[in-house]
Amino acid sequence: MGVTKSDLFTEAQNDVALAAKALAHPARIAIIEFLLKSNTCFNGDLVNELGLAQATISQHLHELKDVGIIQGTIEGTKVCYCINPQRWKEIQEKFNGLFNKFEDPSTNDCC
Amino acid sequence: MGVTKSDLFTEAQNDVALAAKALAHPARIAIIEFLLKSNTCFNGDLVNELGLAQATISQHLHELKDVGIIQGTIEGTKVCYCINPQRWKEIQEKFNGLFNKFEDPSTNDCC
DNA sequence: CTAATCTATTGTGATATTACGATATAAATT
DNA sequence: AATTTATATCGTAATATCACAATAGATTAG
Repeated sequence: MGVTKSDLFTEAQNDVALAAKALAHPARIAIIEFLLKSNTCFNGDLVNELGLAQATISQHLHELKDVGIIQGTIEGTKVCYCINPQRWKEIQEKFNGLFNKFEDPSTNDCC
Repeated sequence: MGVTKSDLFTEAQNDVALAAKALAHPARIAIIEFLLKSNTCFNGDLVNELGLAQATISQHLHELKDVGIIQGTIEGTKVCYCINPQRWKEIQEKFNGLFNKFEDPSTNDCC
């Protein structure tokens, strides 16, 4: 097999998992942090910054774009990338929705 | 290759990415949500709840345990699992640290 | 128009993930 | 002691991910 059985889960569960998957690589975390700091960047900036091959960076950017975390617009021969604010907040809220479900059980009925 | 170059990134970046990876599957989200609701559960409960094979659930539980999100204690022939509150909060804060770095650029210097 | 520059895509090899049946392990029951 | 019950581990097949060289595509510079 090797393929996730998405039909067994709710849309919300699949959605959070997809967002998490986008964040599940240190290079993509580094790209996002760079963007959060610099607002915008080009592929080439990241190649210098991260030390990965150009094709590899391009691949990671593609994955981030796929889930909507970043967007890119052509600027001459370059492509300018930035965070998509709406999507970023949306994902933040989804994670918060998950994390905030936790209530410290005053009665220690944990194992 | 096919292996992440962890040495290129900071410990913090690798750490968040690892936590995200643990959340990057809908079955593991479902397991966590089940635990957040029920406080504790057995492997068998999840097999009924999720409709995945026993071995598959066990594998997912192992991954969640590896990153410290859950813990399990033996109870006779069963194993009782629950969220690790400290680790859960720690991961929440790491995600918040990432998400809160974003400031809506009043000057729209995005692309 | 040609060359240079920058990014995306293609192809490929190495490794990781997902899923499950089969089997092993360990405790409780009879 | 033998059986039942519950979980973990092993083995394996299918698929996905990571990384990079090579190449293609598109725009600007000369």
